[in-house]
Amino acid sequence: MFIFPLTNNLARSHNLNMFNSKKIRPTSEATRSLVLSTALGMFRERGVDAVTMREIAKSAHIALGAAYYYFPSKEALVQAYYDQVQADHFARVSVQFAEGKQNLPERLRIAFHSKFDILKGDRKLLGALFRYAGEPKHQLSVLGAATKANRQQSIAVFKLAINEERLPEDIRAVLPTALWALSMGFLLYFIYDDSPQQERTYKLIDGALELLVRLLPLAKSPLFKPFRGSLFVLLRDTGLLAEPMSPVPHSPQEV
Amino acid sequence: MFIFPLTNNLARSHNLNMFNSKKIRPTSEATRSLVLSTALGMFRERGVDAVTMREIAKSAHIALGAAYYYFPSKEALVQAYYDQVQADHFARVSVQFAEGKQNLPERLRIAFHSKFDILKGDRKLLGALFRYAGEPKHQLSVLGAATKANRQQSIAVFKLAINEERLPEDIRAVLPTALWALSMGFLLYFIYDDSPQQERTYKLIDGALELLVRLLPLAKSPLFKPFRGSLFVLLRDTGLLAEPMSPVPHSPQEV
DNA sequence: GTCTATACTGAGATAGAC
DNA sequence: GTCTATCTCAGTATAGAC
Repeated sequence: MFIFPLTNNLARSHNLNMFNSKKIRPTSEATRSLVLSTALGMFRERGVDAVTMREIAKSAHIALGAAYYYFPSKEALVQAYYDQVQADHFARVSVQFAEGKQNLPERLRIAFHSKFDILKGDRKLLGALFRYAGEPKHQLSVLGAATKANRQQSIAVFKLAINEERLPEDIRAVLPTALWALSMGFLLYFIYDDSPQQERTYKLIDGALELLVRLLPLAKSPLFKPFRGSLFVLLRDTGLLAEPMSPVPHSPQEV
Repeated sequence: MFIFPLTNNLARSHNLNMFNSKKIRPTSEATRSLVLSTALGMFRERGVDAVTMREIAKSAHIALGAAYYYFPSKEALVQAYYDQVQADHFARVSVQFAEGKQNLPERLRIAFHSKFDILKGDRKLLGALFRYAGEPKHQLSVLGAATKANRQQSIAVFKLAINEERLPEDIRAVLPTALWALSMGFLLYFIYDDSPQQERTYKLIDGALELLVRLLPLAKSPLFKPFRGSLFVLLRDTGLLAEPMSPVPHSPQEV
């Protein structure tokens, strides 16, 4: 189900190198992976809040302090999970886009579906992702400065999706971030979606994408040029163009 | 600045009724208000996380147990604050709408501006509001079942705003919830907006509303009827029409 | 039902020894 | 890097005053 490059328990016993090194203890990376995979397994089963750091440590056969050595907080574990999700997402999408010449609807469908295919079964995990969404200064705010790189990678997937498409420059500049915002909305819906296999989320995605694709030619038409102009200026001046919730750019023209 | 019906410290000493009742202790409601206003004052100054329940109790000259008697958690205090904000918002808007015959742009402007006028200065408080946004079951989730009444009241303001407007039924059904969702987006932007007096948030609001008002006639035109139809069906089938993140309605037709 | 006083539990997080 | 001991604080419990 998951293709994360997680080092699992087994890796510990494979850590003796062939030159008979003195190192019997697992390497740092292996311990980190062990903590992470142990935690995620428990989170998936029981939810983030129900699992304590002490239980994670005990289950991974390490001390509490060791767990905190790698992950400064419980939410950091969730963040690390989401980092992996995004790396996986980008990889999957890249592979599929490289394969064939899909048209825009297909590429959008791939971009969105593959994301939620990865997330499937992890709804209990994802709630914690939004915990600090309302706190700009927090390290783990989904919208904060500290997670900017993460966000850029997520947006990059949508850049790939529309890359081949013939689009006016302003739409090209806005669309990836807009699609990212849309995907965050879908993610929230997904978390709240208790239909079997989250089929309602897929219905929402497909319906929204179909509308988008139908509306796009209209948006491109000259009739809408003035609207696009106003929208573009607004997004630029409020800093929403580059970054969803960016700090103030000192001069609006720079953006 | 705030017109909340908060009973403040002074109320305690006014609690002797004129028939020389034995009651010298403050009434229940007064204590509740005391706890709340004390907490909010501290939250505004230092942020929610930096203030402990024990400090709140001490500052209000009350035992810890008394604080918990009225508010089961620290976040519940924030929730109570937001309840007041919404009551205040509804009241202000009602008064202004009753006064004159504003047109739609004016009414929308009033609805949105007055909300953020109320919130001004409380950005540190609002972050905690989103803390459980990703946890459907949580009592204090902004999108959860437990806060539905709250949400309905918030949406009611936007119903008032578009009430007088001549609109197709489908748009009338969708618009209040859509405006509420928009306002939540503005709220997030507001929290992240460190421009002086949050002028960028107002710029965003005014720009977005201007676009909306310009687009509305287009959306009403027959050209867009099929799009509106698809959108309406989609929102209905995904339960987004009535409630932003509702639980599954057992039959889609009921919604 | 409203409130005080105090003690206790659980868990996130940290310090410092090794 | 890893462990043990410790800290802090939210939240609970309890027993009793009025």
